[in-house]
Amino acid sequence: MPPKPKRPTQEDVARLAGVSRGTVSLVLNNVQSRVVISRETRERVIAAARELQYSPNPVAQMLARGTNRIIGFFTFEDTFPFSPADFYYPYLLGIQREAGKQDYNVILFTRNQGTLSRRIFTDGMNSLRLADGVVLVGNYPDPAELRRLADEDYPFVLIGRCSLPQDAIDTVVNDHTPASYQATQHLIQLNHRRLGFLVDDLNLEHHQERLTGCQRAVQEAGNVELTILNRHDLQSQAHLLTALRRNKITALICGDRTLSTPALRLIQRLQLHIPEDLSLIFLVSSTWKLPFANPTRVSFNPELVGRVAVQRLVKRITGSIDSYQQLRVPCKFIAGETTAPC
Amino acid sequence: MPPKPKRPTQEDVARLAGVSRGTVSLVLNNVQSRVVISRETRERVIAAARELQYSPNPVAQMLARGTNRIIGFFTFEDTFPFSPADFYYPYLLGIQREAGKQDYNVILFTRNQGTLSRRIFTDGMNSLRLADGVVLVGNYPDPAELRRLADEDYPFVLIGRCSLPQDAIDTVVNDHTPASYQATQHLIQLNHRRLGFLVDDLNLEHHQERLTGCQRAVQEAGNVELTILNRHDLQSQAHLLTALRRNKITALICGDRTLSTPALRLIQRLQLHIPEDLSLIFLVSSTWKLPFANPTRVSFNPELVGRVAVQRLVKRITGSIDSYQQLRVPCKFIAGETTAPC
DNA sequence: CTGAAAGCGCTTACAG
DNA sequence: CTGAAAGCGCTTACAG
Repeated sequence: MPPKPKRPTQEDVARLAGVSRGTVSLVLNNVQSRVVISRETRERVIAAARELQYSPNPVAQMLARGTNRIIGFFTFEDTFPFSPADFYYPYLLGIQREAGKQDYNVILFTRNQGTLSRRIFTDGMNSLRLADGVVLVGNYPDPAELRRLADEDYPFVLIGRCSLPQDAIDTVVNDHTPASYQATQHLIQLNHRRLGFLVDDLNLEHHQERLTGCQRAVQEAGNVELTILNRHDLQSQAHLLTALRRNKITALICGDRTLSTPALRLIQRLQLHIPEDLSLIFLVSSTWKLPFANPTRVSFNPELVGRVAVQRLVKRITGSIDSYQQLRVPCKFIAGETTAPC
Repeated sequence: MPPKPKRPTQEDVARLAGVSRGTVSLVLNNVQSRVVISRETRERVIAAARELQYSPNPVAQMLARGTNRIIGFFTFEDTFPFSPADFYYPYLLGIQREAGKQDYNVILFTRNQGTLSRRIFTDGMNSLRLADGVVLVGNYPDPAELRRLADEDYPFVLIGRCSLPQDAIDTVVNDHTPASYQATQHLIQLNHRRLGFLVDDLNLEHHQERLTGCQRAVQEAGNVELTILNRHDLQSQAHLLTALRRNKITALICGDRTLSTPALRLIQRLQLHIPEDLSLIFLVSSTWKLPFANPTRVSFNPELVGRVAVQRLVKRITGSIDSYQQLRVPCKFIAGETTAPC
């Protein structure tokens, strides 16, 4: 028996239609060169293709054309995108939508998992080349890999922060500043004048950004006081109470994810009612874990981040830009039920 | 200036190492043919590749090898997978994981959206050929497209039901029978003896399956009575009350998604307390919309479905099977708080 | 052990 | 208007 019932090729179509392979290509791709092909020939070719149930081999097309119309999606995390599924999925959503709009397919690089930690270069070889370019995701990834990628002139956009200079590669990041600014304005409009800002590690960029947004709103208002609280103020109920009383704080802004749970626990023990006794704003992610149905908060816009990343990547692939930059997608402020007038 | 700083090819590596292109290929792919290549040559080639920052062009490899190690994911729904995001995403999760395990990449066919409704064949051409095979998702898709695909011997597995004979193509479906059986047993153990089963359209396979599972449990028990209620019994509070009273129903099994909301509304108006006055089981999906935190219910296992689909697809691609079948992945029964002892 | 050559299935100037 | 031919960058028998 025959080993494989091979698919018909351009050659077969050409033979059946009685033309050359080049002609088949021109007709089926509807090429509008200066060359004109008679309607009759055209129809003969199309009929032959249909009769043979011919479809072109996209791999051969890609090789000949030198472009694949594929955008890659790669994450540095150990397990592929979806272990913290809810985290990566919304990015993919945006990536996929924008890719479709720009007429690209999307490839998920799932091969070679589990062996080494996820790296782009294995044995020194770029494993991403099937895609015309790639969207990378993961915070503070290996700078060496990024550098090598840039070195090779392989088009990529990183979603997240990295340690390379901002004009060396394209990145898309969540911009926490505007939403933090709005959040603080929201409190001020509610007549709060003494605010606490809860944060521990100001070396983290996004912590710093949140603080900056708040400070800006505070400065604009003029008569508002902002006190920074940190881990030490959460050592005990007494510590927290002292910090709040001493500064007469009526509203607390949580700018550090690791502190939100401990802070909430103490607040509960102190029998403080939210928002009557204290207004609370969460600038942090994963607010769905909070014991409030609708906290006043800030939320990411990962779908938009994904879209922006793809838009940038496509420009890079087509060579229509030559500088690199950090693109900032603003987070959204959402007024909820953990804030009330002072 | 040069148009494009072209990437180094095998040719470049061969020249630098002073060997032929074939040798480069053998070395870099670590081929263990009967041919042995001296360690020295080997190292020379590897060094040359490293120096040039060479990585092979996967497109050329695919063309030469005739296999792509790519699995496709395609959905028949208008917008790509993710409009009803929560619906398709869990399948993709399983697909992606299993693909990685089997050393395949995954491609999302996002091109050519928005123009026509999503079809596999455009202008009679199979748009999926970049993948070695594809996982299709969508209930009751166009049989003509499936038939053509099968006709072409293109490997695919459909997640969902279709109208083609079960031995004509590979499908993976949610099996509702065992979980419905368990759900009914659960009620019987709680001492319920008169059960209502809410369903409208028994022509839908999964409705029928649910009923079958229940009936099986009822028959085994012997002393239990099962009454089927339908849309007519939900016309008004009075209708429902009559149906429940006449049959002395103490537990209601909802086997039809479209009826769950209307039924619940009537139950509320009748001031029936759940589960004290009436036990309730939901065999339907999207139970997260219900006004119960933890309803007694049945849930899909979409990740497993995705995995099973890929496992089957890989076997089909590699040609290690020659028959077609419907694979059934059992749904899970989850005892919650809408059922109580009778 | 190594190299020359054919082949994978297309696209695209180029000559007629 | 059409066809012959080179080229895309690999892999893999096959001859030496």
